[in-house]
Amino acid sequence: MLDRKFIVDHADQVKENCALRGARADVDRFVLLDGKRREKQTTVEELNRSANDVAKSIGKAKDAAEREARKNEGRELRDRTAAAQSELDTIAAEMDAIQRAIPNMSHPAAPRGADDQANLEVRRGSTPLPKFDFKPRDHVELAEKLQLVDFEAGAKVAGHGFYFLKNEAVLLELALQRYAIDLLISEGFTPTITPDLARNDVLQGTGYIPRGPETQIYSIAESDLSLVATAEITLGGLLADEIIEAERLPLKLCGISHCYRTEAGAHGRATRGLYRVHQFTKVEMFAFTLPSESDAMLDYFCQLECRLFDGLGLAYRVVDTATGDLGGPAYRKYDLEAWMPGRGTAGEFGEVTSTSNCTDYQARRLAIRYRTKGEKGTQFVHTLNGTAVAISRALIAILENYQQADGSVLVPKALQPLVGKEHIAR
RNA sequence: GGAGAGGUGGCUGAGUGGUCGAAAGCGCGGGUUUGCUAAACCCGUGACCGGGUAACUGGUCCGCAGGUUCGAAUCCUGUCCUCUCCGCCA
Repeated sequence: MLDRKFIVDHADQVKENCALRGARADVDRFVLLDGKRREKQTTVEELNRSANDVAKSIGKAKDAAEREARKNEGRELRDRTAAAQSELDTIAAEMDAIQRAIPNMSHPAAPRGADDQANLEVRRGSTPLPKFDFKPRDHVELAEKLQLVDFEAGAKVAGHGFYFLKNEAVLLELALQRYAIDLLISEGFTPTITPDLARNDVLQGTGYIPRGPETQIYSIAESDLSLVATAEITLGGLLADEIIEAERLPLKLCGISHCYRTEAGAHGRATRGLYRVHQFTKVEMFAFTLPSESDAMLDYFCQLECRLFDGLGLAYRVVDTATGDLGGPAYRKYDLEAWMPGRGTAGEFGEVTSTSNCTDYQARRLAIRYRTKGEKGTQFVHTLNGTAVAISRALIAILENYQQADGSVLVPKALQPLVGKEHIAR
């Protein structure tokens, strides 16, 4: 979330930004309430001061009668303080609700626009778009023919949107994980396998909303746990409530987790096959940085994603995400969209990775700060996240781009040693 | 799941109703000594919210939420977490 003082001092900018992002948040009401809050807080503080004075005076009272009189005074002050405090709490609760609904500010260079139509292509990968001398199949057809994915079994066991990976698809999943992790380790990331569940306050801290009609999150009944939608949640929560020495920054971590998404409200939107599923595996990058370093870290994350997909020999484009499509926490976001020859009528780009600079928006909620030697006080770190590989979507791109006329599929060179074969045929 | 113990500042850890925002040590900042470094010694050093140009000053915070009390780190209740032992188990 944004800093309270920042919102009040820059109300016009914040309102403009909300409009730019299509967020509904009553900023004017927030500013009004903040005035009331300060007034009420002063009242509470003065009452507390009097109560403290009375309490201290009791030890010095010269006789029982005076002691009793002062106690009565103390009792009365306690009641008045409690009443004032409860009014203050009400105001604070309403402010908190508004504050949560206000999205992060937007990078001045981020394209302006209401939705993904306004996303701006900024780069292409090194692999050219593939040419086929036959009509390319889509990944569903390929996967079923090659017995790589069993959608029917997934639906029987867990419902629509679930699937079994089988045979070489399993090897491809493991290979993709290893491929990504190897690069990230060589780049100095600390590899982790994170919990697949997290507490709801960690979800909220990272900007995910665990409950509600439109929620993307599965929650566990009779607990305050949810299934994570990405390891971004657990990696962000890793350092919640901690103060980090500035010289240890930046911290680069990567995490493998399963990702669970309800996809509520997504019916009919490109739901075929592996594109939009309730569960998949992902290797996620995460960084905690100094504020001055986060822009550069975002570019670095984007470069790593490009290296991974260039290395797989997949064509893609990079888009700079428009303000209306940034979501809540991101200040700036780049998506990699891989070419998917079987998508749409003649192939389309489909999102395969996404990397965001969340500046201090998550860190403030999660209370992740840093301290600089020789300086007083602490400041919030910046957090960044980026997909290294989302397995299900990478599989789509591999199957569709590496397909052969006979319906078999070649294994990308970089994965051959990890998969143990060059060609998937049945 | 059962039984115990515990959660205190950046860290370790003392503190069982007022004199406690909290001993001590470490760390950190400054200084003295010093060929450099190290060591030793001295002084200082929590966070957050608010008022003030500033010196300074009010309030809150001892896992979290309630309760008792004029007054709670300290007593009571609930809750979360950690550790030890037992049970169960991949």
